[in-house]
Amino acid sequence: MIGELLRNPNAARVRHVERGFAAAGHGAIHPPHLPVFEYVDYERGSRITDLARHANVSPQAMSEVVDYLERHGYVERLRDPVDGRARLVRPTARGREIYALAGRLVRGLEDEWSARLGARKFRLLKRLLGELWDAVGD
Amino acid sequence: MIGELLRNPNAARVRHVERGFAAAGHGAIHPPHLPVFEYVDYERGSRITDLARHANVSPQAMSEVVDYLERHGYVERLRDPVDGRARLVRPTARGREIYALAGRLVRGLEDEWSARLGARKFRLLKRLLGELWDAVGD
DNA sequence: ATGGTATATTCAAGGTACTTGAGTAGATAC
DNA sequence: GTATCTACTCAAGTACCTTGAATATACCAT
Repeated sequence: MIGELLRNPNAARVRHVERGFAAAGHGAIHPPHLPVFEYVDYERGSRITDLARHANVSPQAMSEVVDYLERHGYVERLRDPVDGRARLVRPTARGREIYALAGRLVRGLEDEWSARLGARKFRLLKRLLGELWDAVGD
Repeated sequence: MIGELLRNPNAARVRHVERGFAAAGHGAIHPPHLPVFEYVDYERGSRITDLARHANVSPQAMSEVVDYLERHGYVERLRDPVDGRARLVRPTARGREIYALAGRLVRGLEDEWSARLGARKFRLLKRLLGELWDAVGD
């Protein structure tokens, strides 16, 4: 069944990233926080609402995530100069590390998998997964 | 990145199964309940402890899941004839439908994906995912 | 300009799916 | 037969989400 086949590697990836963060002294960063660092505008900052939409959660939930990241020194809240209702969420120096670290961790895992499966097969697997997603496109 | 590629189809599969259950009048069945129906012994019943180990949750959590399934008429609790401490959890007639329905739903989704991606490519994809898992084997 | 509506955020309460700790009943070992 | 181990349950707490309601600000039509 395709279920197991997709779920197991995905779970392994999540575990790998979580362990990598912990090892790098970022044990406070958990999966629900990552969409922030994937989408946020690192120069201007981004609105809670936009982050929430991208992460597929309610603005209330994202507001709480941002609270947490702010308490832990990963982001700061600024007033939006052009809209008094909005706050802009912008990563701090510490927050800027997260995106890069996540990238390094995932690339490291991909390299390991590629070595174990064979580079050619791994490239093919990624290509087929991409094609599947394009074809199914949910 | 392999992350998206694994996560998206997996999430689509989970949604598909959930919708299928709801459409068949089993809207009370959610993802955490499925491991019960995958592993339980349909004739003798299984112990909470064994179900918990298979599902990778604590016995307490599994106990609550079983409560829920019992309240909704999917399983019944029996005394274990050979161990007075244990209870055996056994699906009712209604519970027996769940395993079959889950299988039909996943096969239906696989057929759709296979049609969209092409049967040859889809078989190859499944084979590569299997090989990856054998090679990485977490 | 002002009144009505829409938007951005936060506060509050609640639900689900887990966790660990503690307690009880029954099984097992010496 | 006492001590220990096991199966389960009860209780309390946490993480991560939800919807509903309140507040401040923006926008828009008259």
